[in-house]
Amino acid sequence: MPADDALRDRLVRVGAELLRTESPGALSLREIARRAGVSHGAPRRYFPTHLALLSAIARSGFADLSAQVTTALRTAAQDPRTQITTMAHLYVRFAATNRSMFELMFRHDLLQSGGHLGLRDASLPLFRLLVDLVAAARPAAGTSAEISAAAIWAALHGTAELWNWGSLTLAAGATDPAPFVDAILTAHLGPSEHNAAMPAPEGSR
Amino acid sequence: MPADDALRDRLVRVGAELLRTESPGALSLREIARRAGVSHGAPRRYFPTHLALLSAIARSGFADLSAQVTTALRTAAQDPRTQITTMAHLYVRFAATNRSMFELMFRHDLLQSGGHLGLRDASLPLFRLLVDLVAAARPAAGTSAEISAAAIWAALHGTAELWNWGSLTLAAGATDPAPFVDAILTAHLGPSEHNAAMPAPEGSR
DNA sequence: CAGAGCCGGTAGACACTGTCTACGACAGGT
DNA sequence: ACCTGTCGTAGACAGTGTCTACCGGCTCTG
Repeated sequence: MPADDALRDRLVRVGAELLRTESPGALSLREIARRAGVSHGAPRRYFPTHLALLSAIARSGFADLSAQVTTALRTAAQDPRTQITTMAHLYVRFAATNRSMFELMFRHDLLQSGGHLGLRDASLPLFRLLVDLVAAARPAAGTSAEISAAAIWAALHGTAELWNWGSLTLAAGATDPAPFVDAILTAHLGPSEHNAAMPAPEGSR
Repeated sequence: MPADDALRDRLVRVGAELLRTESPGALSLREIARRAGVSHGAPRRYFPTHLALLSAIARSGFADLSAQVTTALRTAAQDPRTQITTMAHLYVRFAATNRSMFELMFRHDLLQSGGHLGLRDASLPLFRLLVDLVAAARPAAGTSAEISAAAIWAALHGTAELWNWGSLTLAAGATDPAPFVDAILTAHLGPSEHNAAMPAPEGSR
């Protein structure tokens, strides 16, 4: 029932909402409970610890990203190379748009704390999707698709992080992370015939 | 005088030492003061706030990394391509060896908090060195050396992070981040005649 | 229908944190 | 001797995460 466990979802939503304006450090247990209109002991009924609540919030971030990716892939062209392109740009743009959420999603202590609150399984479907796309884009490559996909993901992730704290702007004078994304993809997959990075004057059909 | 401001250095050393075994979350102001044998108010004489102390500790991490890089480059071969290779491997290995320190060094709130405790200036010399090496390695390239160096740095950083929380092992079954580093460098700079990372089965030419 | 039990949330305590302020040695200079 | 500045101590305060006792309603059962 959606009405049941309503507070659980409300707490997660309040936390995600809070992340739109505040840094992850502002996500204290008591503050979330306060904004949800309950006492500070109420969250404990659903989350055994503070980290578990943060983990659930981060999980909702992964769900959001996954939803954005699937809808973007549905409206995009079908060939895997451009699908990878849209997915890559979406990843970096998501990181730049939802900075605090992105930061929370990849916090080490949330990821590697064993048990069910680990976030690895939340990020793994996205990686699997990338692996499949990479395998489809270059069917007979030397290295395995997993290795290539992991390398692409690492490069994208590093670009997103460096972009987020302004190092790319400061060091390389870049005003947009998109060229870096395109450079990564061409380096690993070869050039794409339809470069999807810039607002393509040609409507994809 | 070195004897003067002795407590300042001691606090930083204690914090760095603590990071060898504990996570950055264990670096509380009072715990550091406790281990340094002073009261909890003493650090305030040298660091106006907790973040300032953490910043100084992270700075010492950058100093450590820089020292390792310079000594490694001195004993390495002279041509810039292999110097970049040693520097890249050292970066990822440093991240894997000093996980907590690496995590602290790239914390967003430490980096972008304006003022003198920003860490950007601590990481910038290393980036400048990489830019120079890249410029020397490929004197007449299409893109600027800054852009290439930033792309390489982003890829290396992403690899270091993904490796650190085990995603590369789990997703791609890798047991060593070194092949990823080599793949990054060959993708951006072309193959190196003497591959220093793995015993390459096929000599690249 | 009455009572028992549980479910979901409240309220208070505890140890701990970062920050602030007042205070206390203790040195050197005039 | 006295003042003055430095360096560190000690205590207070608000805020945090966790734990425990409690309690109002609800449902299920006899």
